[in-house]
Amino acid sequence: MAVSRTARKGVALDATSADTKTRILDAAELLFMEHGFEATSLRQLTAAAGVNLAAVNYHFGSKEELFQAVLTRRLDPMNQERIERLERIERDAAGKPLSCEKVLFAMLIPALRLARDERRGGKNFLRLLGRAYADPAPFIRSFLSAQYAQMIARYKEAFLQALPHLSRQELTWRLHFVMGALSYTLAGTDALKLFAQVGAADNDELLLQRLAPFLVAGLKAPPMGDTRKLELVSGD
Amino acid sequence: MAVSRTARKGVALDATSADTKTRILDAAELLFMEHGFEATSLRQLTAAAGVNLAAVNYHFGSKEELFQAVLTRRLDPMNQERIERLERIERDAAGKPLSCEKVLFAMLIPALRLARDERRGGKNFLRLLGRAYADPAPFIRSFLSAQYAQMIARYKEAFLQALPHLSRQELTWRLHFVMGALSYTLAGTDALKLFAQVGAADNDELLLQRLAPFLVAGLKAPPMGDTRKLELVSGD
DNA sequence: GTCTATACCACGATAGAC
DNA sequence: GTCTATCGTGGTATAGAC
Repeated sequence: MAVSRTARKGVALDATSADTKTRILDAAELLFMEHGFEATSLRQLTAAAGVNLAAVNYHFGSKEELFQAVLTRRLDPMNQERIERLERIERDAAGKPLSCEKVLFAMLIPALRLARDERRGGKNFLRLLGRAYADPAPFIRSFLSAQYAQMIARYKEAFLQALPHLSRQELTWRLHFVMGALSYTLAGTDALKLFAQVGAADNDELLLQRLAPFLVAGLKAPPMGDTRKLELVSGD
Repeated sequence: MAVSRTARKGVALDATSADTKTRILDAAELLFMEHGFEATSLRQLTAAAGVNLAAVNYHFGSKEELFQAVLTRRLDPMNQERIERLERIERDAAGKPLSCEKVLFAMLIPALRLARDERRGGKNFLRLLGRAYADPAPFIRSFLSAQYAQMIARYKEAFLQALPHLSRQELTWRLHFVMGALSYTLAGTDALKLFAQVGAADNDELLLQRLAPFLVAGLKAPPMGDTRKLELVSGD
């Protein structure tokens, strides 16, 4: 909470002379991204940051709390931007029904902007985030759900307005699918190679051009009539 | 590879009297699902299985190879069924163009069938699988990509035929999104609570009814024209 | 307050006795 | 095939230096 660095005003700090907390955060972001949370040891992490082993426990309390600090540093501003963009299109609409595309883009663009900003962790951070979504550790899941609760609630109302043919429950599922496709893609790089041959996702605009038509069409699709019967058991 | 159990023919084996390898596999499937790979210790795993600590290393070589064995036990039959279903609809089509829905269902149904079969691990296993997809550990990623390479290649050809408006590259991306939404959903339970309030995914047919319209519409959507310009940088 | 050195217990893995 | 003893390394807690 409190600023812990001794005041050295006016001095430009590079990566190795930054204060201890920031050095730890930067090293942790990189290593957690490369090897995952469990597989990154505090010993290699503190060595990479050039600080003492005990510094993590002193400044953050535990390895888990360090992980949460790594996430909030980037996530809070990103979700803030998402909410601001949503508020702007709601204001511009001035009571008229919202466009599904615009709402979706307001949600996707801050994530892509974060991905292109190397000063804010760039792709590394988003891959870390995509992995965190699927992590089984309960402390990560509950932390993320708390971080996202407000933002998701706002967007759900907006989508509900833009997609009046969907019930609240149906929309909840679809937003779930959207988040799945998004986080799986952002965690990317290796996952992409599952399907071979595609060049690296070097251009984020290109990624958005691929993702948007898929998601918009999926969101707009009419729900399946409950009259249709599925044949799950036809195998034998 | 070789069968390592001493021959005790004709004896019905329950969960606690099954042979050591099976006891370890069952306990591992449950614990890896609940806590993830790294967070599950061999000590608690062997205690739950009622075997000695060193038995895992003796029978499987390492914790990593045990994990792979847990996955193949369920995955090989599931992907086999996927391929058989695809071959059947190809045969039934008799040269006529394939339906996108049918190809997609041939891919989804074996996964759902696995989820309802408690004798094959039920939901537990699919949640484990969904998590494995997003795991950063390289040995898991390379293992899964090898397991899936054949099956995915077959389905890509089928979808390419069912969706002639998509280029090969565009389709690769969309299958990537499909797998993202699917694995994220199957990993579910906790992730669902991100969006609150939805009842447990107790009915898999219901899940398929929600998922299918979303995915089919996304797959069928026309690609975004390259004439449209995206405004990624309109924030400031 | 900030940082360091160090001790502690649990972990995965393995060698060798049985 | 199974077990015990042991090794190197992991996260964490703390006492004391600056």
